[in-house]
Amino acid sequence: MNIGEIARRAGVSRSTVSYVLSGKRAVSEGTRQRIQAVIDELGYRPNASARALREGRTHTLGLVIPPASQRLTDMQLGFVASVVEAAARVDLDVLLSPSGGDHDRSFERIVSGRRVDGVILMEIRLEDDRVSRLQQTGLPFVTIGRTADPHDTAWVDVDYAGLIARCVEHLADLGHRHVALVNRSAELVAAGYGPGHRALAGFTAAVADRGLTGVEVCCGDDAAAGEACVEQLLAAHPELTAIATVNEAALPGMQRALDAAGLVVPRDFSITGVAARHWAEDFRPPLTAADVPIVEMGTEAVTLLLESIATPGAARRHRLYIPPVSLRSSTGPVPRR
Amino acid sequence: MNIGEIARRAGVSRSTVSYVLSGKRAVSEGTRQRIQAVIDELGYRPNASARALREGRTHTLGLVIPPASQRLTDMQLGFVASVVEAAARVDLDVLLSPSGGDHDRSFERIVSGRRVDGVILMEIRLEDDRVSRLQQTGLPFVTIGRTADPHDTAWVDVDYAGLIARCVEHLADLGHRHVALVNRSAELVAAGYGPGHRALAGFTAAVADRGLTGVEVCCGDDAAAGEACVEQLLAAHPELTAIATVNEAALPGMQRALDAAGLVVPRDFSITGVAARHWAEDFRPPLTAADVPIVEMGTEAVTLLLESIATPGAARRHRLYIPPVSLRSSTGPVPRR
DNA sequence: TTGTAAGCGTTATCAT
DNA sequence: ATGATAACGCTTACAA
Repeated sequence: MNIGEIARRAGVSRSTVSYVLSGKRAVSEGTRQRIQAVIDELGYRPNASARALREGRTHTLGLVIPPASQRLTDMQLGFVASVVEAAARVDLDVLLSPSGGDHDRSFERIVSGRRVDGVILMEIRLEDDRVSRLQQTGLPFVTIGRTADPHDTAWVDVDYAGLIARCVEHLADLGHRHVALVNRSAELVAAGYGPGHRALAGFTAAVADRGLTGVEVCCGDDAAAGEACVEQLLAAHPELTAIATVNEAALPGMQRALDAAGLVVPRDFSITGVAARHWAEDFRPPLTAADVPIVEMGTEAVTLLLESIATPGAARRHRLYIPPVSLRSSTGPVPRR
Repeated sequence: MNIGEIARRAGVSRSTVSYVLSGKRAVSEGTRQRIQAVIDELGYRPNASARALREGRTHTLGLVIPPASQRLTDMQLGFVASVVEAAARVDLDVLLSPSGGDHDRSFERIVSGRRVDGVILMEIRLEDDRVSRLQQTGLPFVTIGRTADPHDTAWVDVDYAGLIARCVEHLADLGHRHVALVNRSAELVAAGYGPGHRALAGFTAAVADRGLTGVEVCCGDDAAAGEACVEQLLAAHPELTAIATVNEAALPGMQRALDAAGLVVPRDFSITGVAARHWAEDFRPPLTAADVPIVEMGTEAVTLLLESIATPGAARRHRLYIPPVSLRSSTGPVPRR
């Protein structure tokens, strides 16, 4: 079933059918209806490959996700869902590529096979090969997260440094003097994963600024790691009265470790950080936290990508999200011991 | 950059370049190397649309996911990740389509625009419009989950009925007489979502078989719903001593409600069900449960789809997973009250 | 061993 | 208001 067949059945030329489809040229109402009837009857839709070849546009976006070998986090999956949704709203399809480095076959297929009109990159490192590769090819792209030097590049990101600093300040205001940062996994931080580094930087700066003592630990992205991590933390630093964290997936475990230690939140211990809203709300008591606006970020990434595609020459925009720290019930005045 | 340009620079014809790329015709070592050098130098890769148009194959699979309006569950996301991974392993790309009904634009683009070689469908209902639509178009497809009558259709599924029955039997063997089934959300069940119906059927049959009293409740797919649900269940049915569930996302909340009621698992109350392994292992104490083999299922779905694509005429295969109920620590003898 | 050319299904330019 | 046709980049049957 192709456009020629439709034309034949409607007794017109292929171009007329094409123009009925696109509306780019006036077609008399009579023939228009006749053609449309044939199209509807046969359920005809133009061949996407032929159209892409001819137009030089695939109407498809590439979304590069971390290889699933390590289970994707809720936040990453939230980005995927919101990007796909936002793309669907403007009739764009999304092609997934699970790629870590830049020698990945899947990644190369996407960037150099003209399979997509642009790419959204997740899980960005401070130095990221994929970003350089994309810059070199000239394919429009947007990153969720940003490199160390995101000069003239389109991105959306959360201000982890500023937000963690704000959390520490909040704790300091409540009288806490000994606080810990529970960071993301050691591997991620070692690989130069931005949020891990920026959270640490913000933590260190705020702790120094307020004259607190701070300890930072890395922690795997799951409940079991969170439990072990807080357990060790409490044992090694009994003076600790508060934690700030960017590791939402570890929260349930952290909660268990606090419970096990007989610590009641927020009476005996405060905890706060940066997390997706549902993680914060699922915490008991609900977590005082800056809520990462996952859906907005995914949506904005698509918007920025469409801009980059539409205006190849123009300067690239970006958006740094600084969501407010929502006061819930997990932080309180430092306990008197 | 196209194949003609490579041919020009290497001083050969386009077909020779094509044959070097595909290896479908012998090319003398000298010219082969010369051509390969040019290809490497320019980082050339064939245009995917042109190739798809010519070959009639896109080397792309479609993956239909539920619209993200309701947050995707961990299990759904696990399927996405494993399908993408399995496809990447055989150099296939995956196009995502967030579609509920069959009038979805994204779904129609995928199935009738020749954008993919085959489709994997998730979140199957007992009567599913998308399945009929796909059958009608003749596009190869595999479902994760199955319809009421999955005749000559390729699918992978978990035997929810059998597994829940087995859970109930396990509870009966431990002396429990009053058990509850915590099902998926009422909307899902009302929409004819297979696992919900089959879990209920298995539960009802096993309860009757063992002469127990059973109560079934629907529950939203999140912790808050699980908490509320168990709270109400305990209030309305104080005689209950055990729960079987297929709602993994509600588990953390169910745990909280049990804690709040002062019930110690498994001493005072038993709980078991069907869940992904990490949910079972994150439960305290670890949940006795049949672990849904998410990765295997996603991988097998891709395998079956490739078969369907390769042998259009052949009978369709399917695979029903019946994972063993892993004995962990959340079930015990019925308490004496 | 290599080259020539047709054709995949579209869209858009140029005619009429 | 509509039709004929070239071109998009590739693969492959056919020639040489």
